[in-house]
Amino acid sequence: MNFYTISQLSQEFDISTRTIRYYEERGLIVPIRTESGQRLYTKKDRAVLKLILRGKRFGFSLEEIHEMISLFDKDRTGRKQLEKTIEYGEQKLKEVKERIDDWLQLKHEMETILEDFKTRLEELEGSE
Amino acid sequence: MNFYTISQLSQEFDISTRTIRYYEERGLIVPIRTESGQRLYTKKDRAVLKLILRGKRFGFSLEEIHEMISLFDKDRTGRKQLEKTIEYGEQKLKEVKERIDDWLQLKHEMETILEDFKTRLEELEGSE
DNA sequence: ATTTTAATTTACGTTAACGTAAAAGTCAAT
DNA sequence: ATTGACTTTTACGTTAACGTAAATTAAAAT
Repeated sequence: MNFYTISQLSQEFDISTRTIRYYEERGLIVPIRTESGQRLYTKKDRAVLKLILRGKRFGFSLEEIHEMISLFDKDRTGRKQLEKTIEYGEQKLKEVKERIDDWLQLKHEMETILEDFKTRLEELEGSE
Repeated sequence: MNFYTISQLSQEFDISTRTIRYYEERGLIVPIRTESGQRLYTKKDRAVLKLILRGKRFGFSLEEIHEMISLFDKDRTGRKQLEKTIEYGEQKLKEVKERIDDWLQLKHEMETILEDFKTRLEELEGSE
């Protein structure tokens, strides 16, 4: 297995090292350490980082992201655990669907307004 | 024409009066004042407030919302103004479409994962 | 007329998500 | 071995979007 240093990840994802350490502060990533204390990140850590950044783009808070990650990261071997995860996932999925509907409606309204404006512009240009 | 007081709006939209005054501080709403200095909000102010809250739900910052509102609020009587507004609107529409695609992909991934989990759960229950 | 409720301004406090800087140790290259 | 780049911890600073509280004034209700 090979590792990434903090600056390698920081460059790859175009974020500061402070940001990466901050995610660790909040318990989202936990890299291993060399004897001297330097952080080393595994492929999995890198994947988690990717997830965090993606979650951020969707507007989720670090706390929400943490919740999701830790839930999907726990061992879901037990039936109870699996059921809980599915329940949580379905709740989140519902929220996502609602979000999509909201966005679709917004899109529709914007299109309507734009059409209206374009019509007006044409009228203006026709009367010149 | 009839007006709303700040607490009427605050109750209707379930936000604090501080919040409404803050939006004014940032230049988003500008109510008229009585002689004694009390704020009075028109129907239009109320509509703007609605827009702000909606924008917030979509994750826009107050600054972005301000930008949009003031653009659509300007007199678009001139052809140049109208063209500018349309251009801006089309840019925003493009961004919204991208956002929707992102959300749709997220939804798809969540559904896939959930299906996977459900399959596992069935297997678990079948082997009892 | 007086109590109660609502409004105003001013100003300091709070939280999330980092930025920035200092001091000190460590690794890589010459 | 020394320079320079990198890393660490500690800690204070910053911005947005309000919350909270105090002091004062005005409006509404009794």
